[in-house]
Amino acid sequence: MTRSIVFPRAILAAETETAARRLLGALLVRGTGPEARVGRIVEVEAYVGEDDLASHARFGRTRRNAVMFGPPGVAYVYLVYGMHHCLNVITEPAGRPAALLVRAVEPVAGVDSMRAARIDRAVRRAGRRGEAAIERTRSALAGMPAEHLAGGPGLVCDAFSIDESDSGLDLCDAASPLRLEIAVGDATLPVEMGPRIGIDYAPEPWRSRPWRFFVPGSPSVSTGPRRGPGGSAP
DNA sequence: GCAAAGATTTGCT
DNA sequence: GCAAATCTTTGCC
Repeated sequence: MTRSIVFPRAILAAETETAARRLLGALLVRGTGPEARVGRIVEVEAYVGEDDLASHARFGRTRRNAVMFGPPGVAYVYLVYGMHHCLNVITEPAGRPAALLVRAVEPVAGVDSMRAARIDRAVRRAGRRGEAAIERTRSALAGMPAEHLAGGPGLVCDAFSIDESDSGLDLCDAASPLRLEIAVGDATLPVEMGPRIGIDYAPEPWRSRPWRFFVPGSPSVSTGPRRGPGGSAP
């Protein structure tokens, strides 16, 4: 039985780059009891301030990104490319728009539920291409290693059944259906940095800022569009 | 009001 | 290696 210790909001209230290092290794949790889905965060990306021309906050405060301007510890979920969801954790004090995009998670518990959730959404998408496509999708996910089930920002949301309705949830509230917890007994984690992925639209110097943080060696770490050679296994 | 693009993933050439 | 899928938000007329 794992003791649940809610993730301290104070850590997220700090500078986003500092918060990123502390968020790595933390647990993302959906639900309670034996049914709970739990994953260890191994990859995040920082989006900091209105100056950051890769961030949604670059347009100023809008209806979609309003939560980014709110207090730290809150979830910001949005839809990208019309089909995938992305989960962010708000950082820094209210008034300053900043967040950490959760790019990859290493499953710890509730793996069967995660797999079922992945299949549920994947099958829904494959449905339009016919029965054969559905069967291929189902079979591919049934045989997928657990560590790859949430190895990407859209996949994290699929595995944890996250969508826009979760946006605004307080992830630092022990009573929240979706929340963050401290991993007990986790020693200091090695952390590597690199440029953010999928933001080629942003001009320099934002495009090259090393604001992607990940745990080297984790089999769950993504490398962006299409798993590249030499990416997942450093 | 309409056109364009996106913090992605998957499948096919 | 490239393009499709798919729909909300943003930007410009």
